[in-house]
Amino acid sequence: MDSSSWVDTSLDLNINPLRVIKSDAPVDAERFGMPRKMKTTFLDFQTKPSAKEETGALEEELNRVSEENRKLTEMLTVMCENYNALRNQLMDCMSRNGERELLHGPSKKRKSAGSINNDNNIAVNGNSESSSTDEELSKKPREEVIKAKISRAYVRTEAGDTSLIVKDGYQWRKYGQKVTRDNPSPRAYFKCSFAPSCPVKKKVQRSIDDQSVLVATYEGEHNHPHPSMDAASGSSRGLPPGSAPCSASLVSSGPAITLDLTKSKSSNDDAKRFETKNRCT
DNA sequence: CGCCTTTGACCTGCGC
DNA sequence: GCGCAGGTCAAAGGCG
Repeated sequence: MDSSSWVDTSLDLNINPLRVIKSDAPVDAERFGMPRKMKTTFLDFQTKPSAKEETGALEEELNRVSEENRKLTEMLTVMCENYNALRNQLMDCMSRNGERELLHGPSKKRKSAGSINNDNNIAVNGNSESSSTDEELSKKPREEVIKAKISRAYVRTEAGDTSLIVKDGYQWRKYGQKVTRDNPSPRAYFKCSFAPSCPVKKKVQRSIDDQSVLVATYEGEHNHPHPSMDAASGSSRGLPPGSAPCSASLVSSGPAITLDLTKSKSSNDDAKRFETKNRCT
């Protein structure tokens, strides 16, 4: 399945961090190959008498970037909605086709959470009914909430980064760490600490194939708004709107969506500033 | 002082 | 029933 045929990911944005300088410097083509020239250009930029014009240009640039950021957020929201709608349709079809199989299900016991993950996350986004029988639910009422939603996120980290921290905007509290048999790198266990009653748990472990990739497994659904949304409405605990893992791909039952936001320098700086203030994993 | 991480002990499910 | 492995608890210590 070619996911690119589903969603057009070409944003065609006018991203140019050096635009302000460019507007005042006609030597743009030379600048990248000639650092000295760039320096003089920068000095010229600093010593220009029309500071008001520069301030105005900067404000204009800031507004433009903010507008692009807003458009990106809207596009991402629409993409997520479309993706969820398609996935729900797929799950609907699968549940219809699998109903007979489920009724005459050959498995007496579930394999464990691991088998669910290996099935590429059958229980996703509220479609948990298909992953557990009534018999199991009656036997294990404790697990009903935890298994309501299981999803994975793959996050690429720096080569030397050994921490098991996945920045997803939520606030997590680590409550355990284990070395598992199938993977030499330890697995960290997190609980959502943004809301005391939030049942969501997260397991983070380095990929056995690629040590620079963190695999975050989310279990359950947040019963509170995203901290970034909350931050937008005045809270100081979450990340600012638009902040996200630098490079993350979300995988549930569908195609992987990779977000690479490392290009946006200015927004990243802002995010960094907030991250140092608000320790969000 | 409160929140977080660390880490060993304990609990629980599963296979044999 | 036993052993193993994964998951959770909770005390201790660190940090801002």
